Amino acid sequence: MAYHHGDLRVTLLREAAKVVAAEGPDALTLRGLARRAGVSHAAPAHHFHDRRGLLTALATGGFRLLAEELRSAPSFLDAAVSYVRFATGAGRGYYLVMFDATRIDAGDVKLASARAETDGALLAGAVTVEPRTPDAPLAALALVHGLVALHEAGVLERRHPGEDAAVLVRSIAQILFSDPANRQA
Amino acid sequence: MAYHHGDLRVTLLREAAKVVAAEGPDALTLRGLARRAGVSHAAPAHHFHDRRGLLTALATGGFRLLAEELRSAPSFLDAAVSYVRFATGAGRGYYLVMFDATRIDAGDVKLASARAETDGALLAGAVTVEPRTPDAPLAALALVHGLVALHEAGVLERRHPGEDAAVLVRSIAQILFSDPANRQA
DNA sequence: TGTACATCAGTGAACGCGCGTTCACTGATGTAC
DNA sequence: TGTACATCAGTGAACGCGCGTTCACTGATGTAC
Repeated sequence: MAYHHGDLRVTLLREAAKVVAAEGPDALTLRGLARRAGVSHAAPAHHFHDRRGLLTALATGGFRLLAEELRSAPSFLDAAVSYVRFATGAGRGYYLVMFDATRIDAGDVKLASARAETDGALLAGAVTVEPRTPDAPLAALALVHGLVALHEAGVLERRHPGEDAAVLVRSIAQILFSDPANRQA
Repeated sequence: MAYHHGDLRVTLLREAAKVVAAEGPDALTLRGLARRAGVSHAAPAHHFHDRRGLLTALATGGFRLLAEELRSAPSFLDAAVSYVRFATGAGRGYYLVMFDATRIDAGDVKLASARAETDGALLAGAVTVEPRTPDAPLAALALVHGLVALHEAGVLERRHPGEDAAVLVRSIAQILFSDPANRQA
């Protein structure tokens, strides 16, 4: 076994996302993560300083990934779908931590900039939406975020068994908003 | 000091809600709670069996309180406001735990019935809403729940500084839904 | 091409901590007769 | 009115656990000359 892992930081973050997705943020420990990566238990602290630093880095990575997703969506409705799909699918381990104010360091500079990136990407789509009231973008955000939260809490599964959250969001958003970029569809 | 506390179970739940509101669910420990209540550290286990039992009982109490609030709201819009006010105000310590599937025992009977009570109360208002599409109640639920989550995450404060979440929900819900019971207002 | 050296990544032992849980117990309360 | 007894509520000592964090260290890597 090589003394230097080579890509430990990236590996740790990827494993962390898996752990969080599978067992929740509480189950994420520096020691457990080290075990998964096959590395000494003190190694993670080397990269993230402490547990809070790890979670903050995880959230930061999540915001970047989500921003990427949102930017590649051609319309607001598609962005909403991407958002929900990210949060409930591949990005779940990140998302579960991204808005958890008690566990991450809100003052972190990289986190703030990554979050701003995501906010911008989401807002860019939401402002084009009808009705064009000042609070409509916020309503749109509350809607997608809320839908994800309901999915996470099992409410969606209880009320709409077998349905895909990402599909649901489209039909719901369509009730509430008309999206100019989607008009021809 | 009397050997018997007399009302320990109730006291513990009330203190638990305070702790959760102030420091988050992770900060809630059986031992800490016992300390707050001025009681031996093993006493809480007597009432709630274990930590998960305590959190489940806390969530159950929260659903009951919320259902009460919702039932006394004269219209859907008022119910939405009550919901957000509960979740961000006096009921915050409960709410933070009520939808936390990783921390409570989803199979608990009392929890399920209390939750059903709340669902019923919320739905009763939401079905009267326009547009009367099948998914509109879900959209309404996602909206209020999402708004609370955004408030919790600090997004609301960042985007609408100084504004009251409970007031915001009214104006947002008004954009999206028209409420027959509120038509004369 | 070789060497010296600074820097960086990861190690492993050690620490103290607060926690959840168990358990035999004791004090208080209420009920039956 | 008194007594016996069951039941319930809370005690306190003990256990083992995994954790985060610190620290002096060593192995590897890259860079300057």
